[in-house]
Amino acid sequence: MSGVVKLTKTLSDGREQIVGLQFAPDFLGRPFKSESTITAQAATSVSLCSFPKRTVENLLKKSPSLEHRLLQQTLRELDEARSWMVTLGRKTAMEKVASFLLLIVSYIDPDADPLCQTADFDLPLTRAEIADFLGLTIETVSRQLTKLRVDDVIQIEHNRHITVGSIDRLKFRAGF
Amino acid sequence: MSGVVKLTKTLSDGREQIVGLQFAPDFLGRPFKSESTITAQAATSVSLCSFPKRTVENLLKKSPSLEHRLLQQTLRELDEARSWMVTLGRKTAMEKVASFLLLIVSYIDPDADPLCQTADFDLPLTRAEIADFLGLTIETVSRQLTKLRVDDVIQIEHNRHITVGSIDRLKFRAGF
DNA sequence: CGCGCGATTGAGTGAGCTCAAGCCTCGTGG
DNA sequence: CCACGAGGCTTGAGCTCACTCAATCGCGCG
Repeated sequence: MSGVVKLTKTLSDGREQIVGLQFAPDFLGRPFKSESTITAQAATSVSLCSFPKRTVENLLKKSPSLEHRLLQQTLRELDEARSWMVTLGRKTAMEKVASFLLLIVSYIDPDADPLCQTADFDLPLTRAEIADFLGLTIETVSRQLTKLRVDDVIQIEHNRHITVGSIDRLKFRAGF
Repeated sequence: MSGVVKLTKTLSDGREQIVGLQFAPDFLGRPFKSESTITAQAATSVSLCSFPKRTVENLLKKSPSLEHRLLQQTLRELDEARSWMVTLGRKTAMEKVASFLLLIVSYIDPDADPLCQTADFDLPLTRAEIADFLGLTIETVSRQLTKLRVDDVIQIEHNRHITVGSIDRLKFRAGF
């Protein structure tokens, strides 16, 4: 109902990768499967509404329209995951960080005027979490954010608050 | 109905990433959306059964059980995409290549005895395509395959045919 | 005040990239 | 039957971007 949840996967030696971010009001969970290798963790304070898995599955069986909505969300998550695979596999550190900021902007302001050139928001993740999201180290994330700041593409206050002066300049850094 | 299809996304400067492989008999396409930034290409000879988008969407509207099957496949694809994100973001070149071989084994022999320690198959992709799948260069893929061969984990014949002596040794290289 | 946590910054290293040369196989045409 | 060329692959040498390791900073809290 509110807050941000991160979905992670971990290798046996501790390397971690964030494989999804869920913003309210998404459905969270994996129906039709008894277990999953994915871990869900609150990234911010989260409030949610929880149902027994059995109940959800029965409800889905009885209501095709509910199942339809779940399908729509799952397709959207698949689109997002695949976009992110390009970022993970083919972009440089700078492009990854810029892409991440743009992603957050699009979540925070889902229906902002696409012509609006500025944005202002709090990062929902720590540097370490951003690194796990981008497949980078914390130091590299920090260096790239600093570079964006000294190049005057963004401003940073209190580590977490970001002000983007020109969305287009940020997009340029994200490598499209 | 048969063959392998690769789903790719491309950046404006030509960098390419394979974001999914589809083996028969999967459903291919993106319902409920007029366009997508994903390209589908045949990786092998492919035979398929095609319907107008409108027809499919009407069919889905009328048949909840068909929609349910589509939801199941979409959830499976999402699981696969997220597993792959860990590989792209957190694994070394050696681990990526070994993971790729294991992935192909699991597709080729969907229900092989999990205790069976050997496998024998043709790669459905060229080195260049494997590189685009793994977020590597063609040279790095080639070097890692050579290393697996020299270390006697696999044998390679005619570039495309792979024989795995010990699945467990390959799994060890894949980094779990 | 001291401590812990998160973040930044610097120096040095190395895994994977780039560029370049060469090999193998197969199909085509002389 | 062989010469040739093209495409796919391998191998080598050198370089670079991101990683590792380490020191330091700043802030909030007990």
